[in-house]
Amino acid sequence: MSLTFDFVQPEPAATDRITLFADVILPLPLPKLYTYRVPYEMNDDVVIGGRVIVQFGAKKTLSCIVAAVHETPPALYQAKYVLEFIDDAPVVTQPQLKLFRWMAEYYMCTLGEVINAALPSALKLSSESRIQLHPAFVRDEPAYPLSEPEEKIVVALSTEDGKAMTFTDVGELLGNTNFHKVIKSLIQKDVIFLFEHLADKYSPKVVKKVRLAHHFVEENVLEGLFQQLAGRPKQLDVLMRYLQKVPVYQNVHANHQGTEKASLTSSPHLSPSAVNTLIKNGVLEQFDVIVSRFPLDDSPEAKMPFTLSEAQLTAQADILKQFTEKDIVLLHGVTGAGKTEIYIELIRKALEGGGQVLYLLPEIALTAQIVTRLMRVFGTRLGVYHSKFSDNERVEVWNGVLSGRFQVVVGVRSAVFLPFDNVSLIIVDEEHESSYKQYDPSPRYNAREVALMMANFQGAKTLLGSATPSVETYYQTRAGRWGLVSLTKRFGEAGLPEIELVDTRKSRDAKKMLNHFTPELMSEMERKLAMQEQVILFQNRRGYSPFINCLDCGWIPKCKNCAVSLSYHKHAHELRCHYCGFHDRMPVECPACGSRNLKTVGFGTEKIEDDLKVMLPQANVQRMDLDTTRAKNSYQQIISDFENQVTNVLVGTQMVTKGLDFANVSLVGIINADSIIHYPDFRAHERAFQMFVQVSGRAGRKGKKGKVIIQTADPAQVIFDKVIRNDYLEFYEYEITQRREYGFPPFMRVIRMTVKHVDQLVAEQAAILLTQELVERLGREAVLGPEAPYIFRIRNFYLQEITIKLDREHTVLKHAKGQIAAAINVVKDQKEFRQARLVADVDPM
DNA sequence: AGCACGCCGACT
DNA sequence: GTCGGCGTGCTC
Repeated sequence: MSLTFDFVQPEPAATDRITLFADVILPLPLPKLYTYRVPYEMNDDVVIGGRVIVQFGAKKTLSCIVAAVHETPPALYQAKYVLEFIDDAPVVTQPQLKLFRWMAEYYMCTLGEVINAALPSALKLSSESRIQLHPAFVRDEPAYPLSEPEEKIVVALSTEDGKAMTFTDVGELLGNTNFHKVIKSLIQKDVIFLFEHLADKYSPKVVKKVRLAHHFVEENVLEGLFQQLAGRPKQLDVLMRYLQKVPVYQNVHANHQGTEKASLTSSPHLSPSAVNTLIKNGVLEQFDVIVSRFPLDDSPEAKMPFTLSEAQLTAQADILKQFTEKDIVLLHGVTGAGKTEIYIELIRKALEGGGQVLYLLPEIALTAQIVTRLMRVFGTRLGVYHSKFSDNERVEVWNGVLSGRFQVVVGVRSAVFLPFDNVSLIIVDEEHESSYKQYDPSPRYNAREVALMMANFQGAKTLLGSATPSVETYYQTRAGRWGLVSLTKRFGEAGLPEIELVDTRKSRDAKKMLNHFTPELMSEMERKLAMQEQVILFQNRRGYSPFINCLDCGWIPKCKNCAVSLSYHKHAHELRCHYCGFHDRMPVECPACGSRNLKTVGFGTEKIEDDLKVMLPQANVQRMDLDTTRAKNSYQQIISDFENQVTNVLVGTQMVTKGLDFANVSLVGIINADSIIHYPDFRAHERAFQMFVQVSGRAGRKGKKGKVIIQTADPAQVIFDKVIRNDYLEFYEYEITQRREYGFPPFMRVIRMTVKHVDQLVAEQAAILLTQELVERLGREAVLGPEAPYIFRIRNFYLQEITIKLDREHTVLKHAKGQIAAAINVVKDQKEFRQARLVADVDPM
C-alpha cells in the first residue's frame, strides 16, 4: 500500500475524524481530475492506483483510478462520495502514474486517454460489465463457503443455462448493498467470471484432469484394486501410468493434484476408453482445473545454452562498459549480425541483478520464433504482450508483472503501459521503426520515447538496436550523449548481399518490360528458382491496382468519403478505399458512359502475385500483406510455409522487410523503388534508406551470398549510392546536413496540428484562425501552413495541417505546448468552430 | 465521451 | 397541436 496515514493517536474523537478526498482519473478525454469524498469508514480502504467506483453525472457509474488522496475539500462544489473501493492493492503503480502524467503532458492529451489506452479492458469495470457462472464451478460442492448474498447471486445465475447478469441486475437483486465486494469475492472463489458486454466470450482455459478416487489412495486399498483389475491389462496399464506420473505411494497428497487426462491417453499403447472405463467405475475421478494461459513449463532442458561469437562478445562487453557512463546505448548492427543473442545475454545479466526487463519489438518482428527462443532461456519468467492477444491474456500479463511472476516482458508498443516498478534494462529493437508511434487514437505516443522516459524515471539502462538507426538517435550518439556500439559483420560467414540497380525506363523504352518486371529481375528469379532457392519481392502497395480508369471517358472511381481513388482488389472483386474501408463491387461497365473498357492502372502486391503465377507457373507464389494476414493465424501460416519452402516466392508489403530470417532466400527484388523515395515528407529519404537496407538484409544468410535487385526509373538518385554500399554513415551525413539546413529533427521539434471539419470552408477558416493564434504566441517562423494535405479528405472530414517547429530545449517546449493549448482553446471557443476537431501530434512520424 | 436540456420541422 | 432533430454545455 502506497499511502500511510497517521492513526497513532488512540480513539480519535468523532470531531477529529479526518475527511479524505480522492482525485480520480476518469477513463474519458477530460482535461482534469475529479474529486470525490471518501466515506469515513472507508478511510483505510483508499489506495492510490486502486480502482474505485463513482457516480459521474446523473446516470453513469464508472470505475476509475485514484490518482491522489488529500484532505482539501473542493471550494466550489460539494464532492460526491466514492461508491466503492474495488482493490486493496494498486492496479496502477506509482511509477506508472508518474509516467502516465508525463505522457499526458508531453503528448498533449488527457490522463484519462492515457489510462484508457493503458488498461486492458478487462480491468475497466463499467456498468456494462456482466457476470456469468464459472463453467468449472459445481454448485453442490463449492470449494469455498459462500455468504448469503453470494448464494443469492449463484441461485440467480443458475436458473438458466449460461445466463448472464449485468451489474445493475445484481444491484437490484441485492438491494444495492455494496454488491461489487460480493462480485469480487465470487470472482476470487472462481464461482463466477466477469466479461465486458461486447467483448468476446471469455472462457477460462480449462484442462481436464483425473485423479484416484480418494478411497483408493491408501496403500492396502490400492493393492486390492490391483487384484481386481488383474484381468484387465488395459486398465492396469493406465493405472500404472498414473502412479508413475503421480507418486501416490510416496506422497498421499500428490493425488489431489492428479494429472492431465491427456497424459494418460497420449501414448499409443494406452487406450482412452480404458481411462473412461476407470472413470465410469469410480476408480478415477475426472475434474476440471483452470490453468494460466502461459503455462508453467520450467523443464530443465529449457535452459538451452548458446555461445556468443567473438564479435558478439566484444560488442556485449562494450555495451556494458558504456552503460557505466551512459544510460542509453545504441547497438548499430547490420542485419544478421546476431543482435538477439546479445540481448539475451544482457537480459540474463539484468535479471541476475534483480531488476525487471522490458524488451520492445515492432508488431511484425515479434514472431513465434523469437518468443520460442526467449522462452527457452527465460522459461516462465517471460511474459509476452502482443496485440493479437485476447484481453484475458493481457490481464494475465499485467497481473503477472504486478505480482513479480514475469520479470521479463517481450512486447509491442503498448507494453510500455505495463506496471513495471523496478526496470533495470529496456531494449528497444528496431528503434527506427515508425510503428512505435501510435497515430490515430490519442495518446499519440512513441513507445521508444516513453521507454526512455520510463528508464529515466526508474534508473534503468536502455539499449536501442537497429541496422538502420533513426537520424535522431544517431545524432545523439554523435553528440556524445548516448553510447554507440557497432556490429559490422554478419554472423557466420554470410557476406552482405550484392545490390544491383536496374533502370525501368530503359527497359520500358526498349519495350522489354515483362509486366512490371525488368528482364534482369525476371531472369535472375528464374535462375534462383532453378537452383531451388527462394525469392522475396517487395512492393509497397497492396491490392491489385491503385485505381481503374475508363478508356472511353476517363472516369476514375473515387471514394465517397475520402479524397482518394478506389483501389482494385481482384480476388475480392472489389473496389476499396484504403483510408476508410469503404468498398463496392467492381463495376462491369463505366457508370458514367456505359463503356466496358475499364482498365487497371498501376500495380500492387496482388497484381504482382497474379502476374507471377502466369509467368512462373512452376513456382509456388504466396502474398503477404494486410489483406492476406487479417485472419488470426494466417501470418504465422505464411511464414511457416515459406520457412519450410512450400512457397518459393513471397510477395509482400513492408511486412516482408522485418524479422524474416530464412537461410534459403538468395534474391530480393524491390519492384518500384521510386514510389518509396518520392513521398511528400521530410523523413522520406530516411524511410526509403531504411526500407531498402532492411529488405536487402533478407537476402543471403548462413554463408550464402544474396542478391538484391532494385527497379527504378532514376538510378542516379543519391540515396541508391548509399544503399548499394550499405554505407549508413554516409547516408547519415547526407541526411543530417539536410535536416540542419531545413530545420527538422533532431535540430528542431515538430508538432503537427490537424484541423478536421465536415465542411471544407470551415476547416480552412478554423485552420487560418489557429495559425494566427499560433503565430501570435510562438512567432511567425515557428509556424508553417495551413495547408491541405495530399489526401485532403478522409472519412468525410476535410483536413488542414499546420506544422509547428520548436526549439529542442525542454522549458521552451513545455511553454510552447501551453501556448498551443491556449491557441486551440481560442479556436474552440468560437462557436462556428465548435464542431471542428483540433488534433496535436507531437513528434509525428 | 455520453447525456440532458433546449429550441425549430414533419407528423398523429 | 406534439415527437424528435442534434447543437451546446456539464459532469466532482
